[in-house]
Amino acid sequence: MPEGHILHRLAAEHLRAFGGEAVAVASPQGRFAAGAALLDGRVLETAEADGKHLFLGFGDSWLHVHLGLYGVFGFGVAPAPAPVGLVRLRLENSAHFADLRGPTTCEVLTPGEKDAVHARLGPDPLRADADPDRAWSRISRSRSTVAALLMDQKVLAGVGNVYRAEVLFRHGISPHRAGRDLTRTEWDAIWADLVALMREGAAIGRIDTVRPEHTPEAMNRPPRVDDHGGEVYVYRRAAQPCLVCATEVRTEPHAARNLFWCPNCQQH
DNA sequence: AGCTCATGGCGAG
DNA sequence: TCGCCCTGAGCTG
Repeated sequence: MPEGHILHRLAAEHLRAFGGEAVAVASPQGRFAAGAALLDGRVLETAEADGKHLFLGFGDSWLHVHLGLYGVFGFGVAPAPAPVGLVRLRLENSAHFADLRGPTTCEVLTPGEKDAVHARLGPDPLRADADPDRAWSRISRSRSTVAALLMDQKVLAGVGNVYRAEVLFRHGISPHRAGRDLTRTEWDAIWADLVALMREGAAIGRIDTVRPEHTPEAMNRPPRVDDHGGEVYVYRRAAQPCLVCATEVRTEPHAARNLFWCPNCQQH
């Protein structure tokens, strides 16, 4: 269930659980056996995220994890139980363990290889070193839709389908608008909003985008219940009434992902 | 038990 | 643009 905010949380969580000491690294499933052997017993010194990529630093070796659509980390208190199911990676020390299942990527990188991953990513709203002008220079020259651009990790790192849908709704922008038709003022507002929304998401571990005046309490409506997040305006709310204008939320496949928007609040 | 779908991304064509 | 990879949850029957 990973957009960028989750990866930044995971970096902090790994540092809390394993930082500064030797970690037992294993691959109960076997698919990461060679990589695990390289890292086993070494000290976890740093952990960081860039977009949806997680990097754990063991000296000059970096463990690089990308969860993809299905990957998940599970943390627990030692002693770790016998692995259940397909555990690609297990980290363990005297106090904690973490199991990784189903990642798209789990590999050991050199510092140069790690730099190459950073180099192909756009700015991440959750990183202090992010330069939003890099994203703007691509968006403002592109004929692609703003919806496609926001999901393109080379343009912007860490934004996924939920933040994309929600930030466009909050700014009243049609997902079908071309990037080059966005104004600088609109982009600045979108970036600032992503920084704020994703920081909050990283802090609380879920995606809440609904403003106070539209919360269930404020509108006397039942809270949204599902498995992936908090209160949102349009994401996965197809055919339900818009929380602001009551128009039916629309959905449509767009570049292999489902797009959600309010045709009234996001006309242009 | 089997099907469908999912907050992602890659490579082939 | 499509097929494919990875796994689990929530339907249907």
